[in-house]
Amino acid sequence: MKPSRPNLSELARHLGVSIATVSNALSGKGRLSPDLARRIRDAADTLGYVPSQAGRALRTGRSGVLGLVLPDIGNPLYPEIAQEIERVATGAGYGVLIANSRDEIAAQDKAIFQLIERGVDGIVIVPRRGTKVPETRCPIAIIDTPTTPRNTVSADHFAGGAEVAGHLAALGHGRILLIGDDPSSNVQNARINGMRSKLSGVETETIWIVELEARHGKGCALGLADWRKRGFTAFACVSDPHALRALTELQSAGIAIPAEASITGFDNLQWSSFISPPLTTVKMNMPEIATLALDALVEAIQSREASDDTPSPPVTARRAAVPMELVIRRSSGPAPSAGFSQEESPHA
Amino acid sequence: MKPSRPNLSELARHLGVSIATVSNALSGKGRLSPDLARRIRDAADTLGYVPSQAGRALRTGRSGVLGLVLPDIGNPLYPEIAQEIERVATGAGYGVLIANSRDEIAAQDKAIFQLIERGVDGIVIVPRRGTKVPETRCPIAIIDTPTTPRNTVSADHFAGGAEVAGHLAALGHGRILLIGDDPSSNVQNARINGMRSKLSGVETETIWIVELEARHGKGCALGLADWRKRGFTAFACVSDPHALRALTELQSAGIAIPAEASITGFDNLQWSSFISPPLTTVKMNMPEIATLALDALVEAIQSREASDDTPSPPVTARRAAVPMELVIRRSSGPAPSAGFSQEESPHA
DNA sequence: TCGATGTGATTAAACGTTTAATCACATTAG
DNA sequence: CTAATGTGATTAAACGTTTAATCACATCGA
Repeated sequence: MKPSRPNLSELARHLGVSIATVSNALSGKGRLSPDLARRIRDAADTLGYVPSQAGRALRTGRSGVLGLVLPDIGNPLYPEIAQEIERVATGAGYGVLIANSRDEIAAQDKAIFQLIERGVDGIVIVPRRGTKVPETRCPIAIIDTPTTPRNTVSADHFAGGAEVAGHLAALGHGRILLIGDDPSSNVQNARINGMRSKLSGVETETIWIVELEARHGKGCALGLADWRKRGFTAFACVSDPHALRALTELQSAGIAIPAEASITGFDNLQWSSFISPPLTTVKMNMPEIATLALDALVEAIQSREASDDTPSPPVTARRAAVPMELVIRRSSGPAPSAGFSQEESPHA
Repeated sequence: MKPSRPNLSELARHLGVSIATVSNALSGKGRLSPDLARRIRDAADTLGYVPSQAGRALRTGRSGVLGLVLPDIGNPLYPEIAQEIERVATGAGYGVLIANSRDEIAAQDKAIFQLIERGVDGIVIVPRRGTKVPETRCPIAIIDTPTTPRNTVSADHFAGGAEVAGHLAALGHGRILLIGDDPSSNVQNARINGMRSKLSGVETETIWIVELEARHGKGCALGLADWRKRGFTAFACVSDPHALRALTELQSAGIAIPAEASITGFDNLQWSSFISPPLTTVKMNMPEIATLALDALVEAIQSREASDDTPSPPVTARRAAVPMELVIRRSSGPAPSAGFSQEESPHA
């Protein structure tokens, strides 16, 4: 009638030993005879003992919970991050408390402090583009770009950009349009700069979607058919959704992909392999990034004195930049032959 | 040198009153003089007092944390759910602990019990298609379909299906292909059945993508151009990603959308309004669903005796089915005129 | 004046865990 | 035989909060 949840003292009473002995047996810390230890562990199993997080947290000052701050959970990129963080954290015995900074400037800091008030032991944050992460006594792992000030670990966006650009250059594209969304994003700039680094012999232009939309309204056409007429045969986008936007815009203008134009994206979102043609993209190694970030964070947590009141030093991982992988699919192909695109080439 | 975090006793000592008085002043529960109460609250503010969740949880048996179980955080639909749940929960003073059932059968139950071990006060779950949610003493709000056994609240998928089907029928489409992914999904079946309910005078066929892929491999072509040749002019998909797959497949086969074929989806994912043509889709009212689910869950939590050991009764919301909204964009249009599609019509 | 009632605050216990300090006892060295 | 050492277990305090029970004191009716 009341087997709801046995606690240490109930276990101890049931076995006729002291509470401390039971605690020691289960944690393997104190000194006690091997056979009593086994008996205690067995009893704990059969009685279904599960330690109270609250009691433990109160005593140890550690909650066993990490916070995860994402700029916008609705953004299709972040779920994959969340998924991997959750997986690795669970494996390390931590729970994950989520917080959404809703892409607002103030909300990010508020989210951080709310998590701290809830007693998280550490925080993983993917910062809103270009914002500063406050210094706190709670260790914070930052996932942004390798050049971001207190960055812990991130994908090597620059190298990823270089790789996809090299791919397009090797296909013979002589005019390439780089399509970004927001120039204030560290990640997007790294990707664009990486692409440019491999396109010294190629004519490139860059457009930023937020600027276009500021002039022509949200969801406006990007005018890619015009760029195609001016001889741009490859459209390298900074993220898969933008690549999708470019791809459908060109397709519905009657331009065949990849015969007449190549398109590439970033992030390898779930649907990118199911569309027609499947999208060439650059993939982050999220499992690796999550592992590195959490390893570093957990170490920072453990090496911290509970009474320490100074701000936590930056959390640094064994490796700061994780290589990205180019995934070549059918949305990118050889540049149209000169004869084919002859009359479309610019007069300049 | 040690203002790290004042607690109740430090506050009490600083003010020269007892701990209980401080606690009462901050919670507004006991009896005490209004002016002392104010003095205490002021001091708490200026000293930056923040209550220890651990201490409170230990004493009250309530953690102030809810669990959220999602079948697959990587799925582009769930983030919007997570976002709204997090928003409403935060507003109600709860934190949200995430758990991923990774779309595996066993993982869902494991995730639930892990959350319970972590001491969550309640759980919101979006069940994996067709699975049973275990009965526990911890209240669980279920978001699936109105006909799912212990469902708390959900979108009215059936009515949504009816609406989009009515839209296509009104446009004059006489042959409509319904495209689902997995016939074991409650949600998808409700949407398909809803669509069929409005298409009694229309010829319909249904294909399930998992069955196609079981035969032809993941990411295989859906063969929609063939269906178009057989006179099917509208393709009603059970979710936006499938609509995207259909749209790009038809476009790259040279079929113009919406002139020669109409396409509709479900869920109004972020990119659905940015592609060309923008996608006609059916949108859930996630803010409303999250609010109803959490209101019901919080009430179930509060009406529960801590010592109660019986399984929690089903959590029911004020309203079980929340209407969906048809969002008409340019991917759906009038059925092609008979003259236009004449030679393509079937010989039967 | 005495008991009854009310007000404003305090005392003390309890939640479940961890862990330093201690203890009882046996074994061994000197 | 005594003291030192070691072993295996216990005692007790502490983490920070909530809350029932209690207390000191004043007010009031009779």
